[in-house]
Amino acid sequence: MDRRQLPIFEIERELIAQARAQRRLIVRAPTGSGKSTQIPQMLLDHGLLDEGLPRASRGRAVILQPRRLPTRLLAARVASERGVKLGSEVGYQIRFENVAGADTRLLYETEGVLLRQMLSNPRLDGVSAILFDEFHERHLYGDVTLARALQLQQTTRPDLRLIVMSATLPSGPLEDYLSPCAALEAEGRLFPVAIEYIDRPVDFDRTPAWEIATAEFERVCREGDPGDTLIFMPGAYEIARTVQALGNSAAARGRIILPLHGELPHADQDAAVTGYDRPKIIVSTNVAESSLTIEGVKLVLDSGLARIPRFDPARGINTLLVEKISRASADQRSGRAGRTAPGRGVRLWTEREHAGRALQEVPEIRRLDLSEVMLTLRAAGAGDLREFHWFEPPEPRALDRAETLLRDLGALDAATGAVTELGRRMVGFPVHPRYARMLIAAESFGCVRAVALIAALTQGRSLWMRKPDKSTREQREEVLGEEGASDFFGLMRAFRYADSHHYDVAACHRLGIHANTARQVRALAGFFLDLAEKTGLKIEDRAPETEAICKCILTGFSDQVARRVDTGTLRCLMVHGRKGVLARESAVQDSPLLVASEVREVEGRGGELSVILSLATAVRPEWLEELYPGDFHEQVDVEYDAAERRVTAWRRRLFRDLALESRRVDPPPADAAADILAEEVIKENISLPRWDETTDQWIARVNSLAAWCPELGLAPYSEKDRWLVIRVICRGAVAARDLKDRPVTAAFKDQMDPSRRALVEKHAPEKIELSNGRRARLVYTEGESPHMALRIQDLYDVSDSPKIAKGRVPVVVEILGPNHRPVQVTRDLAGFWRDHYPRVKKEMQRKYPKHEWR
DNA sequence: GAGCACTGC
Repeated sequence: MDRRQLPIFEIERELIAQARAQRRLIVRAPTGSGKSTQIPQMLLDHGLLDEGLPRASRGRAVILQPRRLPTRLLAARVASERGVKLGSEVGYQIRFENVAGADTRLLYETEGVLLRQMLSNPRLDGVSAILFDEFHERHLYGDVTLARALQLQQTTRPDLRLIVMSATLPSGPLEDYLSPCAALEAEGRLFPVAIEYIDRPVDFDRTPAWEIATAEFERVCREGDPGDTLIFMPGAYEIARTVQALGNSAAARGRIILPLHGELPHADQDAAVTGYDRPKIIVSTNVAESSLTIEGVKLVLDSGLARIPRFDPARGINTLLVEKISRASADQRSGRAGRTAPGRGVRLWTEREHAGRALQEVPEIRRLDLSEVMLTLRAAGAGDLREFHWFEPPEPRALDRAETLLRDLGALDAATGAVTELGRRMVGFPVHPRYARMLIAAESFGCVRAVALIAALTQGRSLWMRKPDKSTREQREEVLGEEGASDFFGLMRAFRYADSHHYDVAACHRLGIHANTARQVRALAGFFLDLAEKTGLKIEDRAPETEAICKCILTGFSDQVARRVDTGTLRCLMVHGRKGVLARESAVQDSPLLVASEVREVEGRGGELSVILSLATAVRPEWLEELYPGDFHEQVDVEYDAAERRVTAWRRRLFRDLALESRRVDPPPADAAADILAEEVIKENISLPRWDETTDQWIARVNSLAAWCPELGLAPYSEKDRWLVIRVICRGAVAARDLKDRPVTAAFKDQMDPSRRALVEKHAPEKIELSNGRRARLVYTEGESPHMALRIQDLYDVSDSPKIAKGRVPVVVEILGPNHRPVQVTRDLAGFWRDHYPRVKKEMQRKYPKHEWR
């Protein structure tokens, strides 16, 4: 096909005109428009790359790609279109591959490569234009390089041309960001895809996604052959279940069913992408959304779910939870059915729910750990990232978290926040700052070689195949052994095994080792070691001590130190009050103290979340004392043990906020013990057996009298006063049973000074003497008059209600019949005798003739 | 089923 028929040529003239007039350009064009291969050539062929440069000097265009493979493929295609050798006029650069020369005019490279180049060539000399391809994917480095390029354009490089190319990004925000700029659009070469939704919402917790997917596939099949089918699921487990469900379905008979996800060996991934003589069903994760293209797909079935990685800056841990994908992502997925012919997209959610979904995915800059990018940008001279001109600014908390970590690692000055000498050396290593710090520390621990390997082992996928079967596990143990102070040691042994077996796939497979990953680890480890050597780190000749390596790991992750809650459990407490569970497969099973190099929250069955600590290394408390002597302190914690029903005290030694050892202090400190028992009494977890009616009455008497006669200056008991008295009662006690015989009412009385106590006894007495010589008990209730209850016969000769509180408060009399049942309640006894007694007497006399009736 | 998407230097 003549490349001039590509849709992008429809806008060539305008594009060149705008590129001449403007330094910033947006080009929106979908897949298949030819933008990635043709626009760079247009710039070159129209002389735009040399414009404004001195005679005979030549500028180059850098075309940024998010992924390595397409970078190489695009460069190869453009080179062949131009009939030049790859690496001459057209070249590419990705990690470990630099196929470009001084005369390269069109340089395809990954976003991360440019960011590193910004460190060594801060003005980007020689670069006339940067093209940001697939910018809508919003990868971290894409956002970062664009922001930094704009900053350069506004300062030292006003001549730099920036062209942002995207497929689907909505217009508006990007124009505002790049303003002043021009925006152009071109058509794509995709076929229409008919979208269908299910009618009724489905709860995937009750009816799993694989069942719905299978049912929908069967439904589509009833309408005719759907052709090659691509099904999107969030992860490997869901994929396995879907494959299983389809295998049991008659509709899928005669079709090849293939899983596809990143953990699969290369051969299996290739199997999913190749064509067969039979129709196929691919069940895939997000790899098939943009990284891998499967030709000939006619039907896409989309669960609408994906596992999305995030960094939680509040807790400083990574999460990987199943989330609903955005509308843009759903369109991208269904678009996979329209690459070669019109297709069909079936979505396992309702149209109504679709309307409520997010327009775009949250960009990486808003959900990933920023410490590495922060250090690189700061070292490249980008200044304060809070002031940086972001397309979308990162969360302030994420910046804070990154800055804190960099200060803790010593990369930023604790006081000024400037990049330290150590920080500058760390930037030299293209790894997370934790590993960069470890590499530098490794020199003094004499283990640079080992740490270079460790750093390499943590990049990309794990060397271990996931969920090995029993025989694989046994083979592993037999060949590699299982001894381990660190999970890294297991990985290192696996790597050495793979290396000594020349990365033989079968030999590695026997032990459940990814041979290809091991090969990449070797390249990386060698690369890190070269860098270490160039930086001037002394590389040891002898094998390092295990302990040195463990200590070195600790320097990178001292904020992820964890302690077992108890022996025999995997549950751990971490510094900063976090909790987690040690990975079951970890080799560090016996050490009570460990450091986790990976902390990740994942979602289990029924949406249950758990924080898994992996890549663990055993730690001895002495190492912490040696490396962080200032981060220790001791404290005595006094607490109530509900099971023992007693106060216990522990002397604890803490590393930061994590208790490393606890020793019981017996007896516990008396004051604190009394306080805690008193609190438990207030909370009614412990009772005071001798707290009785007289106690409550005493409190009611004092409080009532304080209200009736304020001039006496009595204070009513507040919550706090009671607490104080209870505390006195508890003094010297450590267990609930010590309180059994402690007097309570007396304690309340003793707490009051004698003159006041006498006032209470006088004006709010417990008992009152009546005019007929009898003594009656008074019952006090706060806010009410006191009561007394007496039989009529006991009230003879008491002509009127008695009064207390200096005669201000009449006692309410509950008059009882001979059967002790109330006859009348009155605060006016005189009125009773006069108005009611004659009638009462008549009635009662009949019922109780033997009693005295006056 | 105790639990792991995808990139990139």
